[in-house]
Amino acid sequence: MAMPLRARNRQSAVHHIIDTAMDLFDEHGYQQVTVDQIAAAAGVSPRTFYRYFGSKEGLFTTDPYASTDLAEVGRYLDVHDIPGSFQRLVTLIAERSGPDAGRTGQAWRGMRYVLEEPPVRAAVYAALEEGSRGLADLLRAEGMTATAARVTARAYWFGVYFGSLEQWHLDGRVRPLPDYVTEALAALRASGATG
Amino acid sequence: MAMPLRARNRQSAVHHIIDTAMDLFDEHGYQQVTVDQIAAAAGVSPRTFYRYFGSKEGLFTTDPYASTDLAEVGRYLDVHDIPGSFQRLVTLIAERSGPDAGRTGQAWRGMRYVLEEPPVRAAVYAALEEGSRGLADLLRAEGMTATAARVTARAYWFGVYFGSLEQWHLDGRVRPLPDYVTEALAALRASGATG
DNA sequence: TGTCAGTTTGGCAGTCTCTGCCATATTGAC
DNA sequence: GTCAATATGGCAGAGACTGCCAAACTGACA
Repeated sequence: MAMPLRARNRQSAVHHIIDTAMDLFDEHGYQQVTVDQIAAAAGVSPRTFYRYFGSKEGLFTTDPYASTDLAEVGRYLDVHDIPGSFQRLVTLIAERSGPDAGRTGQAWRGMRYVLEEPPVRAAVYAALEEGSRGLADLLRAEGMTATAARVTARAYWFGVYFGSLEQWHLDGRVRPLPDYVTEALAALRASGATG
Repeated sequence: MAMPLRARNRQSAVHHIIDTAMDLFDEHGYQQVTVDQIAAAAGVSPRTFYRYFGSKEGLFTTDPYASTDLAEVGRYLDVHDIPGSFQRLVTLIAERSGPDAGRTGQAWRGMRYVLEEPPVRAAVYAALEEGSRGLADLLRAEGMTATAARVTARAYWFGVYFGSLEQWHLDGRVRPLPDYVTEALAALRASGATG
């Protein structure tokens, strides 16, 4: 409620367009639906659509509810316990996506297309890279070398974080999400133990 | 030389187009150069360009010399020593890119645009995901769970492998590439030791 | 050498994504 | 109620990409 009126209106418009687009995608398929159709169905001009989302794939990377912003990561990050940090972070996300999830739950509608449509996938990966780079900056600020920070950030952000979300989704979202992170962290630790 | 004539001609055409495109990119910038211009400069029709590369970004993901194919990974993979496997794999790549590198050395010309141009970056990430998925399949075939395989593959492929290449390139390619992998693996091991 | 099937290439028309520009409408403050 | 800031819409156009068909080319075989 601290958000000014303008921003709130914009946000509700964004959500409405996303929902409309997902409806169309579910019915006709991602590639078959044009931006013009989405805009028309949502009652805005195509020009406005592009102002909001930048691109068709922007539908999957723009929603602030669907992605975790970096400030939040910073709050949960302990450089000396990275696995624990990710466990806490994902647990938080899981709570938000619980049974009482409002719009947050809807955000997962798009995951199907992230998995199935290469252009969407590419866009989401580019967005993930943003997060990974931010995390790497945090790690470097704590004394890690450039190489260590880059590699660690990407391994945990792409591997542990996104990998867990993905597998959780593929399994139908029935098992608790934190379990996947636990398993992911164990696998990562086991893989490195031998070398 | 085992390659049939047709395939060899095609490959030399591909290399010629890539070289021509990189020249144009270096001179005018990636976004400023159109596919039509590349095709014209290389002496082929735009239609043929698209048949070869599929897209403008395909210039960076098509060259077989620039990417490591999965069969090769399979040969070097030991599930019980994943860090060692990657160390060996990257050492091989480094040897290929040595001072005597012919076309292979040229392949690195594109890395600049992979780092700087978001569309190129997205395309390369999508291609990396292919490799990661293939690696995950290999790991699952050796008894890993789906989650462990997915997470491990992505952490090493995106993090250790690509992260090392990237940092090596950013540092001017003066230090030996395998050193970066060693450092990356150590960082990964250290990060997980505490959890 | 000449023929012929299979493959590769080029040209064309058209769709879709995305952007710059300017006019119009809406908003929120005073 | 007026005004400046901001959001929206419409338009024109560039560039990426595809389907389609005709022309050129390749390599084998008679």
